[in-house]
Amino acid sequence: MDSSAAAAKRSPPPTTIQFPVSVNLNSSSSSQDDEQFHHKRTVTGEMDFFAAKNNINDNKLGDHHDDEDGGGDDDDADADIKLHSSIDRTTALELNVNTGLNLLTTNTSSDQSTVDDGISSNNMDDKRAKNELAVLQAELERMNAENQRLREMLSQVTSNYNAVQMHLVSLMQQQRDAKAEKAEEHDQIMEGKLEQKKPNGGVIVPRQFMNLGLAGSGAADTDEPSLSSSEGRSHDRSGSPNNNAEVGSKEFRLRKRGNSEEEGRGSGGREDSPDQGYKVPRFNSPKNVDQADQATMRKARVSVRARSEAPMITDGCQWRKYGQKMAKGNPCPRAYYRCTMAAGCPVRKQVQRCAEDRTILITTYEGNHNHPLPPAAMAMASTTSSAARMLLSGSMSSADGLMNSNFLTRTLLPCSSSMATISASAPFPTVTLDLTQTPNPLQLPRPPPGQFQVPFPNQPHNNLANASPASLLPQIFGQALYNQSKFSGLQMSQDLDQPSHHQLGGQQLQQGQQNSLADTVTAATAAIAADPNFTAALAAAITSIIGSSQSHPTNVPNNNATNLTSATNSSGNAAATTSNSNSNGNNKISNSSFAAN
DNA sequence: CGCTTTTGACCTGCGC
DNA sequence: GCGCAGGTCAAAAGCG
Repeated sequence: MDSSAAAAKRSPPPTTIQFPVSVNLNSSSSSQDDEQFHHKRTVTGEMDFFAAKNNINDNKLGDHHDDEDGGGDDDDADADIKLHSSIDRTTALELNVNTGLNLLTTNTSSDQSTVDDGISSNNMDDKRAKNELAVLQAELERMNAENQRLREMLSQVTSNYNAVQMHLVSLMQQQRDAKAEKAEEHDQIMEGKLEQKKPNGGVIVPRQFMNLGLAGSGAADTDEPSLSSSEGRSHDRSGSPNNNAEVGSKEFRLRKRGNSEEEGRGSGGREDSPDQGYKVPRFNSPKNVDQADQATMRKARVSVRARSEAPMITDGCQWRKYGQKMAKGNPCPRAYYRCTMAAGCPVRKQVQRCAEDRTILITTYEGNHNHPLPPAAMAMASTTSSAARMLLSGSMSSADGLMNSNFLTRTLLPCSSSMATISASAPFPTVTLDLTQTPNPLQLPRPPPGQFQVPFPNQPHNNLANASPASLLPQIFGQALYNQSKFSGLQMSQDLDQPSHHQLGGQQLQQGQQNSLADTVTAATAAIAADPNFTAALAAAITSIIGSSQSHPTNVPNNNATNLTSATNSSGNAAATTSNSNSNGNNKISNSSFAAN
């Protein structure tokens, strides 16, 4: 080695032509050399020699440097250290190294050189291999360190982003709140009811952003039926509580029946939440929410009020009626349905007509589907699931809950006469989506204690056209919620899948998601409100929704169209809430809708 | 014949 | 403890 190097120093350039030969001998593994030799025969030959082994000049230099040192440092570690520690030296030696190569080629001019190379090549290869290994290891370590650093930076940036986003959303919510309050104040003034709603002087609090977790407590729970008080609540304001068929209110007191359905013919609705599920008492305590989240999820209800002559709104699911009962305060019977799309699906719904306005159909959903759903059903299911989840999150007496509830309230803010009511009173909280265009503003006076009122966009009447819009708007709503939930799940790295049968665990709505949801819902509602042609508007709305969610290939528009047309088949017997024929027809309609999908 | 609805009875929780 | 009301069961009836 030393001799060859020395010889290399002595010999001048002319031998460059022969260099390739020596290269081939020394580095038999360098296949690239051949190609590159074709391109550059002289200088590149030198470069290629190392380039074939290592792309880093420093490394090459180091290798050579080691070789030139004459094996005084055979250790790989030493070589590695040299690579990094003696950069200056190597750079200084760079020219020498090159010359050495040239000299090497000079040696190769003779046959002896090949012998020398053959002898030293083994050592050199070993050393080089070791050096390269060490170099690669060092490089790997360096990369790892850098990767970790970047990761830390990313996490920091993410946290900062979240913080900023939360702040932004809170500000936006405050803004919307102020606007909503102004709007309602205006309404109240118009109605001459301002005196009722001015607790703190200038600031009107039309919606009582109650603490859902605590709201249920107290007399409000018992006397003030929680929800949909909109229905015939005119006298309510005069003092007398209740009496109407308040579907979402105390009539939904949960009956804990341990044996009720476990044994029940396959469909056993309560399997998912057996006894203890029923025993989940109230939502007063955040602890309860945490501990019995699953059970409470099942308790949370979503009530949809819609004008419809049909006995049932077509929500895309198959339902089987399992009972009918006369409810107190309502001449119209209440029908109980359970989902029959899968055995054991715990989802139930109750259908009842409003006592005051029998054109209003109140459908209350409870539970989450434990099976895949067709797109149309998915929409409603996601509505119930998401709304229920949101409600539960709101039921926590934490700021989070309030925030989420506020979010729900504000995301649907766009002026409207229809409302949604969130009620946490009673054993289980209920979200009521009022899709009726309240003919009488008196019906929606002020939310009873413990309720949110969420304005819904105006919606065309469809008294005779079944409840299609009634079932459609919730779909939009649910779609958006579904998206939100999905996002939430994504961000939280929790299970998300189908909201219909999974607890999304999205207790806390990410503010960013809230933003997106708000935008989505706003766009959807705006589209609907703007276009009298509901179908077209619906398509636009859903397009906007789908556009924001890549995972929902729903053909809701088609389905909606199907619902719109087919649902009209049912004999719209408003008085007889659940006649056999009616329900039958409805189920079939649902089925056909699925088939169409 | 199979499925669904009807409907009275039963169960359970809650309030008094 | 009793009554009330909500919720469910299951046999019977209806329907295609």
